[in-house]
Amino acid sequence: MSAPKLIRPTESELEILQILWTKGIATVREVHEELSQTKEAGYTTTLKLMQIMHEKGIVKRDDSMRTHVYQAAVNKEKTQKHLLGKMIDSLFGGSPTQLVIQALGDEKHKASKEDIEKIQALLDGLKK
Amino acid sequence: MSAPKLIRPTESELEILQILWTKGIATVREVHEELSQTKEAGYTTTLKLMQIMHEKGIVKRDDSMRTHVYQAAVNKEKTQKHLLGKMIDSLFGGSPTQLVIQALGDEKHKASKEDIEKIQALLDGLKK
DNA sequence: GCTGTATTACGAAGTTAGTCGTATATTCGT
DNA sequence: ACGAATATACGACTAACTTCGTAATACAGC
Repeated sequence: MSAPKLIRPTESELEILQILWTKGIATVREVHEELSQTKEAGYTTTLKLMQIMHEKGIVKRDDSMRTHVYQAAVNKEKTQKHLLGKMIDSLFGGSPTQLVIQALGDEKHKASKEDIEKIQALLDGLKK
Repeated sequence: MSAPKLIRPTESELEILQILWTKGIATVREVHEELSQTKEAGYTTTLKLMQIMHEKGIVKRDDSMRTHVYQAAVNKEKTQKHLLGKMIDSLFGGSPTQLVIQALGDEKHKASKEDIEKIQALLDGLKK
């Protein structure tokens, strides 16, 4: 297996992963441009982070060109599930229900009617 | 204001907060005993962590006795919501729906039939 | 070809989290 | 009253994260 055993991206790494998951592949420059829109950081900082992520196996890269091209090496859904599971354990006493209730009650991120119906359909499926 | 402005407990601090939220009040010894059941750590390590949490204002303590008595200084639901919101932003592109779907699909933490019905009732309420 | 620009590599500094050892003080049992 | 056990305080050490400066290298335009 070449995939990393433990998925434990830091906050900064998560920001970069988000961009890579969206773009598919990207250079350091591209990631940095994207990052700069919401964050203040030097170019070499982004570079270093991505190099470290490469060492850790979190991202893959094609360095056959002078300008290296990166892509995520960890699956988005898997990572989400993993971190969510950790949060369920560490914050919600192992109960996903409590987490779901809090998430749906969040005023900052209101669920749309379509979303609600989608979740209801999912629940109906789970009930069996 | 005496309440902490930013709620940013670390992993270890979260474990301790969990115990304090459950117990209401507790000594370092009690927290440590509880912690030892799932984790390997020296007594002074727990002590130090709780002292730092006190400095940060995350916990309150009564030190009128030789054995200090601690309690959480941050609200459980508020903390959950805050960290959940951060996760929604950083991992789910601001969509709580995606998070809920992932959480309900988690094989490790299966929702019971009662839980599902509770969530369904909540969704019906939100729909209006 | 030369010069400036862009890119990677590397190391070092600052910060925070987590761990523990040791010193000191208090309490308790006998 | 004395020794063992228990409590807090405090400093030191390691590891990880983040940041950035500087050097080396490759490339492009003129």
